[in-house]
Amino acid sequence: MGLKRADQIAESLEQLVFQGEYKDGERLDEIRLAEQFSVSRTPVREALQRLVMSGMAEQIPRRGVFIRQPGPVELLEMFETMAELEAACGRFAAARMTDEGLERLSDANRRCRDAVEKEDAAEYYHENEIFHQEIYRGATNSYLLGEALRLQNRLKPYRRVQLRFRGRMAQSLAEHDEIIQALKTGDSELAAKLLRAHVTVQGEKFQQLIAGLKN
Amino acid sequence: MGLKRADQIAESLEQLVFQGEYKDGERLDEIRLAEQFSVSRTPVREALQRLVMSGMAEQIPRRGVFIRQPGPVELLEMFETMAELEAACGRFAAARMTDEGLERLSDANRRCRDAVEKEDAAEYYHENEIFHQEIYRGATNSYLLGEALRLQNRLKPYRRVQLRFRGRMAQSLAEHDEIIQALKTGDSELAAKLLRAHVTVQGEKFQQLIAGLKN
DNA sequence: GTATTGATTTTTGTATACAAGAATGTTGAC
DNA sequence: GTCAACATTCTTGTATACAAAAATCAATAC
Repeated sequence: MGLKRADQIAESLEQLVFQGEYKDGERLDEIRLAEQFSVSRTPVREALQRLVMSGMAEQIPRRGVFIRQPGPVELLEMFETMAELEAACGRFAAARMTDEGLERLSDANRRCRDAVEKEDAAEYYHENEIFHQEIYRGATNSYLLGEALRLQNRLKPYRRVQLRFRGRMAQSLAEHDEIIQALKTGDSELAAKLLRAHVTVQGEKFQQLIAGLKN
Repeated sequence: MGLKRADQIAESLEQLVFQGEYKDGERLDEIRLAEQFSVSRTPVREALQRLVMSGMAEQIPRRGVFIRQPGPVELLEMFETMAELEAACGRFAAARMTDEGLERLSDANRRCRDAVEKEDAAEYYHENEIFHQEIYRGATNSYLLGEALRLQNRLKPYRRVQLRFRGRMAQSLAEHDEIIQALKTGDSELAAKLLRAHVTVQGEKFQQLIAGLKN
């Protein structure tokens, strides 16, 4: 498992962008970053390339790379896409999930419930992530799994914000139960529909998302 | 538009991989490629990074990058995912597509029909691509559009193979008509279902896909 | 004061040099 | 002949050097 220096830098940068360390449109200075990481420009440039590929930054030739924090519209679009990906996963999972997979899903949901009772938002956040990943896995489609994980990771910081709002955790948990039920009975259409609704951002959730953006 | 040398190399490499110039597992030699493109290792390495990011190659640290031609299973998974992405686009497009968009879609389909009558597979292939892209655009979701285009591009070489089989073009065209109808009447569920079925690979199509792989 | 042109400085992109790990080949023991 | 230990060669990853484009600044014209 040999990690290159560039890999670590890429991860660090990703974290920094997620933490909102950089404003939208800000230029990422190769030389400055190289100094900060005590490394030459080469691995920094490699890391920047990745940020660009993953859509977190934009590269303008001969000008540099500029970070792109998604605005409300793009965020909505990403959540909308995530909802469809999850619906797709649910559709397949309902037909393909094994008993073991369903067991792991129920376990994850149990841990979600524990977190809600303890009012531990951080833990709920984490277990909720696992719950959804179990469904991605249940779809039995490595490519779709990868795409779902990728977007889930990208949306991570924004989901975190949302969960802080009152009642979200309890409601989310109730929806989980319905989803598990649909998957257990093998109802593809229902599973897809429930997951789409579960992830879709609209109405009150939309307001919360936008509000979270400004902080 | 300032294209870097590395960008051109990345494109060329992508083309070469698409054309099956490299076998699965083959190592991409930086030095050899640098010589071939009459350039230093630096831009070659940048291009290789992209191949890895786009999933067309795998990087093993300190060992090099090896191209990964998808096998039957992964190909099926990608087509399955494409079907779901198209279904999602169709779902949104049915609700959001403008009259202009519908007009462009009909135009594209007309050109598809012309191609079928001329039995011009290459032209059908091209116009069919545009037809689908019109639907992606109709979804009015830039992020989803980007994802759809990305996977469509990745699957391009395999779709090409499929169209060579007898009757595929005519059947595909008939399905287009149904899809247009669903989009015009704004039936999201039907549009999603039709597009999913249109893109899904199974039964005879599966055999054709596998057969095409071996040549 | 503003704008424009040209010189100067930065910054990106590419080439080359160097360091370290991996692969390969050779020698010697058995 | 097989295997193991070592030396050699190759290849990747990083650092540095250089070229060219862009940004910045200064001087001049108006």
